[in-house]
Amino acid sequence: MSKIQHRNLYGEVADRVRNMIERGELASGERIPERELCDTFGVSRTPLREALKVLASEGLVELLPNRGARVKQLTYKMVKDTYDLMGALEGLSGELACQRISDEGIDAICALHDEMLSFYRERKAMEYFRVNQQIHESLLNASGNDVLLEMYNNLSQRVKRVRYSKEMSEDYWRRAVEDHEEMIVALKQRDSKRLGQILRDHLCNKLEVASLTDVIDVEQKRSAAAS
Amino acid sequence: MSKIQHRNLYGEVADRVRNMIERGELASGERIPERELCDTFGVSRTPLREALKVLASEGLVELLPNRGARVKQLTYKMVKDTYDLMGALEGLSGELACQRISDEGIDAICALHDEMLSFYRERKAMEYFRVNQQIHESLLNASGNDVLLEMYNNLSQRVKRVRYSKEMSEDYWRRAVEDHEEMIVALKQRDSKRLGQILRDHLCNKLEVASLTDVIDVEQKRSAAAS
DNA sequence: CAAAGTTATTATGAATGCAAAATTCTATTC
DNA sequence: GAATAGAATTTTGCATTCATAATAACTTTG
Repeated sequence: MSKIQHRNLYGEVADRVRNMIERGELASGERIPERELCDTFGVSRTPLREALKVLASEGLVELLPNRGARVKQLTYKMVKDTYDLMGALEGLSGELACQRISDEGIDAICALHDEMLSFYRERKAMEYFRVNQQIHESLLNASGNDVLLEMYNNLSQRVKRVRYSKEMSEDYWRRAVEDHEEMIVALKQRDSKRLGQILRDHLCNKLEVASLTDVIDVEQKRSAAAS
Repeated sequence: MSKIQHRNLYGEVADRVRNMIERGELASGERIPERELCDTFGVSRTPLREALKVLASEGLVELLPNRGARVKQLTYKMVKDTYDLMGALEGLSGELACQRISDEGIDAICALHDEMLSFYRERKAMEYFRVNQQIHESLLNASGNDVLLEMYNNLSQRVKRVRYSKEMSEDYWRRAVEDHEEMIVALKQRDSKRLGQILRDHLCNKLEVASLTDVIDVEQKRSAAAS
């Protein structure tokens, strides 16, 4: 399912700006200089402004009338709210996946799970994360709910830029793995209610945010000083 | 909390087009004639095109490269998916509301509930719907999760145009009211898990869709014939 | 008369232009 | 020297223009 290459300029520009925000090349709260970006992209203002409007409706950018665009500030509350929401969506994905996933799909996720476990035992955090994410994505896809997928991707995009700086305690990690063990059991039994419950309460959605407090505070201070 | 009047033309236009889609003045799948709409609104193409891009990212409109904008077709599956999602969001709103709502807030919802009950007894469907909606909105607001509210409103907007043609069976209505009775009990006890569960399973999210099958089929046939 | 090719028309995508608002810079006053 | 008023500059919002792609109309040909 490769994406249709949009040859539309505004779509291309939107992607680029999304990436810049994600990587922090445009910092939170920072003004987005229209003219300047146009020059770097080599496009006129029209497609850039269209892109900014789209990004605003995606929640990445804020448009102040007659005062230009800013990268939307991520407050602690906003990130927390987003994670709560993503938890609910993952819960739904689990419920639906239980009902719709094929036996082969379950096998595939079990394989990913085993892979993740071995990375856990070897304390390979990066690899663990990658596979962990794959598992959650697999459930999302198996849910067969396209609107759900779209919403989840949007929410995920909004908080991507803070996710990098995550620190993980040993205790948190252990409990996350325990959650995953339970998830696999529920999935094999196709116990949708149970899998939904586990995913909604899954540690990722709760503790991860707690560890971000200072990161976001720092970010806010920096941009406050800049203004 | 009155909305800030955006003096931006594109925002105004987006609102107008949203309304037109909601009311069916622009039918599902229908081409959106740029020039024509510009004339009726008395604006140039720039703000209209900006608005269309926003509406596309809201999922109301589809933009085909070099082939203009169309009102997004609502398939049965899409509406079903959306309702499933809204159910999950309402569930979360209930969980959060239980934790955050004030005692006065609970009283207010109980009052709405009683009002709704009396409309049910008198079989006043329109009034029942209005109050019913108020209850769910109250929970959404009491959740204190702004991102949740934003997402819910977006989803709700997407399916608004089919909601009107809802037919309600006596049996469905009775069970919906029973759900609401249970909701009130859970809310008073601040039993967040329970309220969440009820809301997720609430009939509105499931049966309402079933009764829409033919409506959407008709709509699809009509627009298929037009194309 | 139907089908395919060609031209004419229209619609879309993007750049440019222009007026109004906002910001910055300068100068004047206390 | 700080504060305010005013001019100059920049930025924003929208309209207009222009090139290109898509569609419709019209031939032409089998």
